[in-house]
Amino acid sequence: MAAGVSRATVSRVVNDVPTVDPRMRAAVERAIQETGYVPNLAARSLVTRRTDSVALVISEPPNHREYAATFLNRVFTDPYFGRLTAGAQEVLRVEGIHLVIIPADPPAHDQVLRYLRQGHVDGVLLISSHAADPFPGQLADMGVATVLSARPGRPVPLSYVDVDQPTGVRLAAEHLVARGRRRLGTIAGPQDMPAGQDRLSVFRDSLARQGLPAPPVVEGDFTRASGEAAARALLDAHPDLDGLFVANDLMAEGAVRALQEMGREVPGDISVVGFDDSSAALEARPQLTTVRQPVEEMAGEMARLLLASLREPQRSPRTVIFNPTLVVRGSS
Amino acid sequence: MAAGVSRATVSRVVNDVPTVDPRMRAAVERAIQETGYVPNLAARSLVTRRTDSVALVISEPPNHREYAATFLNRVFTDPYFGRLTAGAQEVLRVEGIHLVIIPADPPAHDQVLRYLRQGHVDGVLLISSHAADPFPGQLADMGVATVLSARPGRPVPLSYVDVDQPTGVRLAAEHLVARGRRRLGTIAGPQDMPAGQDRLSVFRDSLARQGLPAPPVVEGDFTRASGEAAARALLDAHPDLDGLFVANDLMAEGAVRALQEMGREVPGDISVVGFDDSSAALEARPQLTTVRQPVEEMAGEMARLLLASLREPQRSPRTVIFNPTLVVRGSS
DNA sequence: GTGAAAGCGCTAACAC
DNA sequence: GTGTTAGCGCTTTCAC
Repeated sequence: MAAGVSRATVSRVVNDVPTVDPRMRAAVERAIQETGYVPNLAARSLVTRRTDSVALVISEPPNHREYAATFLNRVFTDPYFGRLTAGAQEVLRVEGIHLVIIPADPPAHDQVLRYLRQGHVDGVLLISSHAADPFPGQLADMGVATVLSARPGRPVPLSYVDVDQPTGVRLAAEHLVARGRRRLGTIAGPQDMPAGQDRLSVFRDSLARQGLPAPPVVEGDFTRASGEAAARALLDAHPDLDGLFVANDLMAEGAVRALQEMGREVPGDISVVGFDDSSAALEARPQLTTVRQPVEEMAGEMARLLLASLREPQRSPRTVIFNPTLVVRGSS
Repeated sequence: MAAGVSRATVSRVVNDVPTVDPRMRAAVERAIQETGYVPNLAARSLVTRRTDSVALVISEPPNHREYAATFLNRVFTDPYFGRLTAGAQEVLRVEGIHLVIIPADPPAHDQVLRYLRQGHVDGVLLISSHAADPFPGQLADMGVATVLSARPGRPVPLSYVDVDQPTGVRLAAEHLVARGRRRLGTIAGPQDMPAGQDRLSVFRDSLARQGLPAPPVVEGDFTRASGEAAARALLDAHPDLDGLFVANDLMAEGAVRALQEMGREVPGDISVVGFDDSSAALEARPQLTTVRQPVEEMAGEMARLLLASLREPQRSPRTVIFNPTLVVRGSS
């Protein structure tokens, strides 16, 4: 071509095939520089059947429940997704794999499904938190390589990563009790999400096992505003509560704020323990005691699982569970 | 093929070409159903030279400044990006164009550039807020169809959308004065961003024009935490301030919180006006008086400008400026 | 180590 | 209205 060599040689140079004469390689590289040549991705992936990119899809199923904030506002307001992205990026980057983020709320569902199926990406990291979300099953049926960010609501033949929820919740419950709190309540996550369900049921069990009464519960939607409202409702109905387990940090931050506005001292009058250890835990005043999920590592593992299944398509799905830890700060 | 028709007819059916016998169309569609046929994107876009997808790239240039939070944490914590995405989605969706979101912090820059240039997407909506960001210029040089979300720091032959910053700032300044405030201060945005610069310089001018003294200034980085710290610094140095203009709502929310912790009543002792009218304005207590940017509409316009330049590649760059409005709430 | 040639799966121009 | 055919730009055997 421009460097006086064949199309095949150019291809070898571009793809770093070792068996190329160094001088020829140099000549080709210079020609590429000068002509501003850019390989055509479509042509390449037509033959290689790879795109070297994967999607991080954040799925929201058709609403069973009402949300105060829109889907995209929730996504771009919850530090959880940033941590997930960061963790995945880090391992994909070194492999030269591109990551694209695709929000998939109900009106976009079909379009996103088409996008993924068409082969724009080699695989998908799927954040799907609702038990009834059909997305994981659909991707599995279509044979799209997929790894989930948490135990799916219904069994699906896909790999997933999760935190050991029961252990995390127990850490929180035992900590509250160790602090001398006995009149405990909880702000639960949405009960149509496995994470929301687990954190509530295990908390109840933990208290029962320690001989404490069943806690009053108000359900939130994992947003700061819902945590605020829930804390108000809880304390209005049970003014004597002295400890609160909140299913995520964003709601816990809102709860602390509401408690203070109601004239309660945190942790003087009432202890609050959150879940996640997200940046919201550090923004709260006082900063939150919380159950830490190693989200970045979990996302990294998702990426690794996906890469492995890309390399070995027949590989059977696996599950990787991470250990949570308790981070004690000012709110308890 | 499976339906006993030619490859070309299948293509016509799949692409909704009108000149196909309805019976034949039905037969083909049935066969597609049964065989689970999925068109190969790479092959299609090799010939059409389109991918029917565009990228929303959020760029962060090499750091001049220190940030307390990581790039991805800032992105997934600032409601601004959610509104932008929502606005763009809405117009792209009806055109059948896919939107993928790509965060591009400095370590990812080259990789993202490669991604965009390879033709994974037909064009890009670029969020680049730093004056020194080389990204817009690079994309322009590479001939990648691009629309910017704000006036670029250096002139670049690309279309962009912006809000009329001076008008917005004046609305805020005049409102504070109309409220009887005379001892005004401001929390500015980063001074390496055009938006940060404009909002500060115009605020200064406005006060000067009204015969008020130059306001004390502390610079933040558009995060809630920085707004909090800035308010503390400002009030420590100037305890008599009775009005604050804050360059975005997130910082204003933090500022209000700090003021209250310092024992100031908002708006009793001091009025606060934000900028954006994001969800943060509604989360603050009291809710924020703020300058509203029609971000969703602006993003929609970005998408429209991009689609137009895709259809007509020679089209010259244009600029669309939106009008801000003042939304009066409890904080003033 | 390098070139020639086949072919990836599709669309579009052209005959029929 | 439908089939035939010629590429789109790359990678990859296969000779040399």
